[in-house]
Amino acid sequence: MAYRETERTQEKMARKKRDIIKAAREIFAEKGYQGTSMKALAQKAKIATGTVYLYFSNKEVLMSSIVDEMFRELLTIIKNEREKYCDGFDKLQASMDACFRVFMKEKTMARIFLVQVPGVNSTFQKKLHQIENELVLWTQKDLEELKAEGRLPEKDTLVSALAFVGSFRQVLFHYLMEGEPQDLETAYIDLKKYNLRGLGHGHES
Amino acid sequence: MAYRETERTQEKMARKKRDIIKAAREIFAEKGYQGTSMKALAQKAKIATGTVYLYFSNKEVLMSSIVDEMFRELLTIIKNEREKYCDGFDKLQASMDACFRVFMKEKTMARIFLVQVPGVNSTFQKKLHQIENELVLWTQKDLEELKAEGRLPEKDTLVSALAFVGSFRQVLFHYLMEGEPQDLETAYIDLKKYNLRGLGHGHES
Amino acid sequence: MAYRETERTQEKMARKKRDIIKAAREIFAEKGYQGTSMKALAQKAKIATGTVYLYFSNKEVLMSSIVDEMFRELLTIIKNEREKYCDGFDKLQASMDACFRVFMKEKTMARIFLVQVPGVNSTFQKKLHQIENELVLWTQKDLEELKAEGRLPEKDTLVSALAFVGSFRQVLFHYLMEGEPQDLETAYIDLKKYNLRGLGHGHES
Amino acid sequence: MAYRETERTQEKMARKKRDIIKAAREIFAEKGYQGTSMKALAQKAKIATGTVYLYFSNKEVLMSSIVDEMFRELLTIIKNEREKYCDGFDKLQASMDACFRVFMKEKTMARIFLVQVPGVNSTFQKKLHQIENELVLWTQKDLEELKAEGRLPEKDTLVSALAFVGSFRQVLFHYLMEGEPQDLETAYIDLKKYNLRGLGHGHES
DNA sequence: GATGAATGAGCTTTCATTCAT
DNA sequence: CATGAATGAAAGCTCATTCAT
Repeated sequence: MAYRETERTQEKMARKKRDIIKAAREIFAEKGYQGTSMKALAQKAKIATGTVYLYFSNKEVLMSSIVDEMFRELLTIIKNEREKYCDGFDKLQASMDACFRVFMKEKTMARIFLVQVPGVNSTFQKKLHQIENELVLWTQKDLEELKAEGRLPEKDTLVSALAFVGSFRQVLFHYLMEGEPQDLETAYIDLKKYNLRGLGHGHES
Repeated sequence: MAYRETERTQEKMARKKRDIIKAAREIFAEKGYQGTSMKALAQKAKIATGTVYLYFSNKEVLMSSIVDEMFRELLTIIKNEREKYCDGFDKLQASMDACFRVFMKEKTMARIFLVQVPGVNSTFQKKLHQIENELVLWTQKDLEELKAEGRLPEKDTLVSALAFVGSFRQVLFHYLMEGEPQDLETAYIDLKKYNLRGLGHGHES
Repeated sequence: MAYRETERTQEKMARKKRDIIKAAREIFAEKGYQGTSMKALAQKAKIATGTVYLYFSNKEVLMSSIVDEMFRELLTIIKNEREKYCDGFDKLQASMDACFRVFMKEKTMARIFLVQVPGVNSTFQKKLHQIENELVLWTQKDLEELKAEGRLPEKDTLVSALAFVGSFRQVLFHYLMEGEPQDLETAYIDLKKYNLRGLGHGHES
Repeated sequence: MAYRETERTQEKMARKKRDIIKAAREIFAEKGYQGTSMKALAQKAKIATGTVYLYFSNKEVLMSSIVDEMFRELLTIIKNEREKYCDGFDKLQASMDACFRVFMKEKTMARIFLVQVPGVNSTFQKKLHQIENELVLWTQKDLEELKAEGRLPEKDTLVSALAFVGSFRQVLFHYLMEGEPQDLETAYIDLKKYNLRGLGHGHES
């Protein structure tokens, strides 16, 4: 009985935590981290100010939770997608496809990642950079594999990986800010072509 | 006489403004916008707190001035470099070269552009975006020209331009955060090759 | 039947009240009144936060109950001891002996009385003072008796009584704070001698 | 010129600091440390809340300054008085006289020392205890001297010193709380007699 | 009765901005 | 013109108290 109670309680608590994170994501995406007061955040979540502190010990921890959660979400999806492929170029494309789809589906996440959090606080700065780095590293690993197979002309895989990720980042960011390019799907295909050519993939076949 | 006086006064005022902006650039690059109090800023500029307000009506205006100034600096240099060339690819390269050199020479500017300001405040957000956009637009214009000459296979020049700028941005940002790639000059050359290939330039010759 | 029920209920309630007071005494003695949150207090008593409020309408009332209880305990013990003696000096000594023993046995009480509560809140301030006053008054009454018997040279019994009580208070307080004098039993005997001499008792025999 | 300016400025600042301390002393004496909000304190000093923080980095530092200041005041006066005498008993009396007069003249100080600060915060608790200890130590030193001269029967000078100081403390405290004994001067004389007898001084002559 | 999550008033502290000197 | 002390709104956070379960 007591066990059930605890189980239900924990479930409830987890749900509340998610509710708060959801509200926080939205308002942070809209107003930014510094631009959001804990009072406003609580109002968005339709709870009292103090209640937030029952679930997150302070504002920074809340934000960190959000970033960590997004990190996990993103990497899990990408990992799952990658596992479906063996070929280096396919894995590379799968990663980008997954990443793209996640950001398109959850614009809130994209806004926080690309627009709101950078520059606010060195803690988050580093965290975000770490996430971006993770993507770069995966890309670089794929490129190294391809290079080992003699399928890439380029020597410095770091530069290529950064260029690869950076170009996607820029298109996404531009889209979030301007709503352009309108047909993101087509743009995305062009972008892939651009990068594959950049990597020297065109010469392969 | 009165005229001369005003002229001299304005000149003096402009000089003081520049002094403040210089100090502000440095301290903002180091501590960030939110992390810098007006008092600390004034101390850095070796003036009294209130004096800042004689030249800039508030903190935001000061920051805007900095961004605007950097904007002008950057675009002037790029423009000058571009004028030396006629060929589309040359102009494109000249732009990037100039841009790269400016950021390398003035890391303060780079830090403010890429690291400190984003995400802090929607006003600056927009301003920065506008600058990035300017670079993208010029790039796009160059690409359009090249396309008109039949030297580019790609249709959507916006995507290419974004990819182009984004890849540079990413390498620079990574360098600022991690100090990698250590040999930025070589990396830059590789990066240019990557993008030229991406644009389909390799097929031309 | 109903009567029995109520009786049992009241008994139960009284027991619970005592449990809470016991926990509160300990934690207040350790962390102080202001330093103890109702949540921490409830945890110490192994009940829910809200439950405390079923027995005490608020924090202040709880603290008052503690002080009152300590008051009753102390005075009851002293009264019992005093009844064993007839002679004024004997009664005086009996009072002090009892008081001393109670504080030594229940350091918690001593800490609350002498260290934690004073200065926190004027309500308790007054209550504590009232308790101290009670001791002073009894002492004074004894002294008055002795004076009436011509066994005391001093006229102002209030001053003597205050000096008497104050000297004990100081030794106890010092002991609680510093652990000195180490041999409290001997110190106590010296202290009694000091005060008896102070009262002019030495001249009697 | 600049020197003068700084001198005047420092003087002004010192004056303001004193003003704030004065207001703080009064309101702390009245409402206690915890019972006083920084806002209320600022209002009492007729300045804005933030202004307090120009002079004291936080509430605790302000309170510490007050306690330290009172400490210095008290000890300076006592020291000066003691220097006028050579004989142990005279020095002892001089100390007490001085202490008594200070507290009588500055009831605010007495209230903070004896009534408001104890129990509030272990930092102040310790500081106050240290002050009381200082008095006890001086007393003890005097007693040791007298003992060495064979003028004191008692062996444990710590107990005597504590009794001595404690009896004065109690009378003062009672007076502050109750306004009794009304004729404090006479009471004080009786108190001295009580303690001199307690020390065994009566037997000397 | 018992619970403990929820509340929100109130705290200390910061800092952009003002203005008397 | 320049100063920097003064301002006070607003922030993050705590915790005594309440109340739906």
